[in-house]
Amino acid sequence: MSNKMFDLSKEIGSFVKMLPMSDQRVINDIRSFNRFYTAQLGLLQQHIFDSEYSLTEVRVLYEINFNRQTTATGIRDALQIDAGYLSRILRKLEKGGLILKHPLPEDGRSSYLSLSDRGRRLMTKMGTLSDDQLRVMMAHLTPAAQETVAGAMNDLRRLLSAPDGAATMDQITIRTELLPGDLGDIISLHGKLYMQEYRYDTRFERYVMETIQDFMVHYHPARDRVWLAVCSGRLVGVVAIQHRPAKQAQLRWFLISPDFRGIGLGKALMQQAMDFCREQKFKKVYLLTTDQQDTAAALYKRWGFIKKSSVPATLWGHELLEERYEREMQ
Amino acid sequence: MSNKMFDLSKEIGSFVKMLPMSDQRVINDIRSFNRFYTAQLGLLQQHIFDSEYSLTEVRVLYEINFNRQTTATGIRDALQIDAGYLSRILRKLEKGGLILKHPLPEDGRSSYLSLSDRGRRLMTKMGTLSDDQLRVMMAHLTPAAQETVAGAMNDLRRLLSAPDGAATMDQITIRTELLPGDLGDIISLHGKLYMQEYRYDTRFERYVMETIQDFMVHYHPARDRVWLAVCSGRLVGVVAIQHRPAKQAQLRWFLISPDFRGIGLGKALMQQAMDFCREQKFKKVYLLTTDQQDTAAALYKRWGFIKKSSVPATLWGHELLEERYEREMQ
DNA sequence: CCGATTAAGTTGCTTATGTCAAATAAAATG
DNA sequence: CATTTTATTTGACATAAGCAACTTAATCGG
Repeated sequence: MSNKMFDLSKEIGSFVKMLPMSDQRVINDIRSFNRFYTAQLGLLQQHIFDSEYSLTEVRVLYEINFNRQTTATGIRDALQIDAGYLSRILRKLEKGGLILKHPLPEDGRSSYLSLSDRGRRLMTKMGTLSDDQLRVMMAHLTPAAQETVAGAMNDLRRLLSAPDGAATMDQITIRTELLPGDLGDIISLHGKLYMQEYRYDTRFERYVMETIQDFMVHYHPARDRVWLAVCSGRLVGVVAIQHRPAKQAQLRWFLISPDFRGIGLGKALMQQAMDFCREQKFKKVYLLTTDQQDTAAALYKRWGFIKKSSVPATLWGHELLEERYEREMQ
Repeated sequence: MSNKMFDLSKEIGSFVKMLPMSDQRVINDIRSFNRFYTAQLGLLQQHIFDSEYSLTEVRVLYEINFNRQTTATGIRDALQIDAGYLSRILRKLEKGGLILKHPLPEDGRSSYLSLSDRGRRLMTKMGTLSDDQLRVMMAHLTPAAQETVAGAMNDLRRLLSAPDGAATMDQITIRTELLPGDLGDIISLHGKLYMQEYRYDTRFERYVMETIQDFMVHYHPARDRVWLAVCSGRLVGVVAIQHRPAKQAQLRWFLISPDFRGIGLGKALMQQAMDFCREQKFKKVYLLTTDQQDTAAALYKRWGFIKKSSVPATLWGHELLEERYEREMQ
């Protein structure tokens, strides 16, 4: 495949010096994975493509099927193959009656490409064939292990595809049903993140555990609610509303995993929480935080929360200001 | 590549009917991952191999480097390439001074293959080259995200390489230091597994949380201990010893993730726990369980625990027998 | 509008990659 | 010792892929 457009090797010289060399372990893991998965893909592909079409030809077919209304250039960019080679592949596929060319009215040089009925049939046939192979491959794994496989693959695709490894909202589901494991995951997420970001130790995690206890003891299915943001089986964001005496409510455990920030997840969670508070006709919503969580504070303010108090305290081994924010619900 | 030895397609007919068709989601995830990773590997490989040696030639070199003292047949089996093609590759590599052939004294047809100094140098050069590429690839990811990538890859390799997806002990590390996130993970693991295996609901998870609270309240660094079995960043097994009045101790949270059972992990954990109890000179160790955890019970018995009581109770919404096992420490 | 330039796709030519079948030669078998 | 099997090699061939020159259509700058 031609390779003019994306020459990493030129960037290496300038980039690599900025990178930590300490991560050799990660690099080794990736290398052995790549070697392993090269073989794995080889095994799979042999069987799909004992048809009269080659791997590359099938990849072209996939591309045409996937992107409706693409041109030769689109495919060339997507699959990074030589234009001349592609031209011949397209001619072969057209001769074989798998694809159709629709000349562009606005550009006499290009044609839209689409699958013919026959092409579509071939794709589905190959699809089911390869699905069957994958089923054989997965047959000896427990359902839980299969979930792990799918989750790991989704993680990799997400992290390696976006240039900055950012997730998008459509990879995340938000649910309110509290399933076994969720309580522990909320505690764990807090423990890990606050350690990463504020150097809090296990004492903080214990504190979170106590608040969860408290929440569950007073739990009222209608008046309390937790929103859990989950991406490929992992908890990546939380928020909860806990009812309090006198038509008040407390917002708790608002937290988003760093790799999922800046994509509107915080907004989505907060939106649902606030909507819930309105529905429940809480008069006032409050939350407790510290002066160290400044980015969170900014977000609270944006959502109409106002700092009502700020008292010095020693919490979890840190000297800080314990702050209380409130918001009146019209 | 030739493909006579491993023809999955023949197995498909007989196997596939036994498999659940419901897992189409998993299959789809795998398919899109494969498409994605094919491209990814393509990108990487282009750059490594703009040397005068092809992908396959380099794979052969890897194989020779990796398996010291292999023959042509060994490589042929490992990489599944045509014998004739391989013969030519080997000749080219030998001419290029990268490999050496050492005729076998006991078999005049074959030779052991090994890398020459020059070959070794090339391998390390390509190794560092490809490492640099991987560094560039990972540069824009946060360290946490990089960990996720490595973890996901290790999971995949482990699950897809062993025929039954079984882990081996060397992929697991057991530690006793209690880090932030661990408490939550222990709770979560219990919640998820007991739901999967005994249909316990969140009430059980809350109970576990309370026991963890209790443990932490009375925590004594010398006399209490937790063993955490971790595989690619995920908690897969636990056991703990909690000191009790009168030189007694309680064994708690003994649990192993299903995919990690039957590989000696339970034994390893129990061994460490019992060694600890002996060191601490506890007179008696006890544990509480129910009649439903029968496989665990068998293991307890094997480790010298004896059932001392069995009383009917309603716990976490289930009618069961609450059982107490004890073991005298000589 | 026109010549120059750029972009999309095609074609001829070449090399690299891989396969198949037959040949060779050493080892194992009976 | 004849026969079969195994490991490797060789020859002939086919496919896959890349490069460069070319055609045709669009665009751009005056």
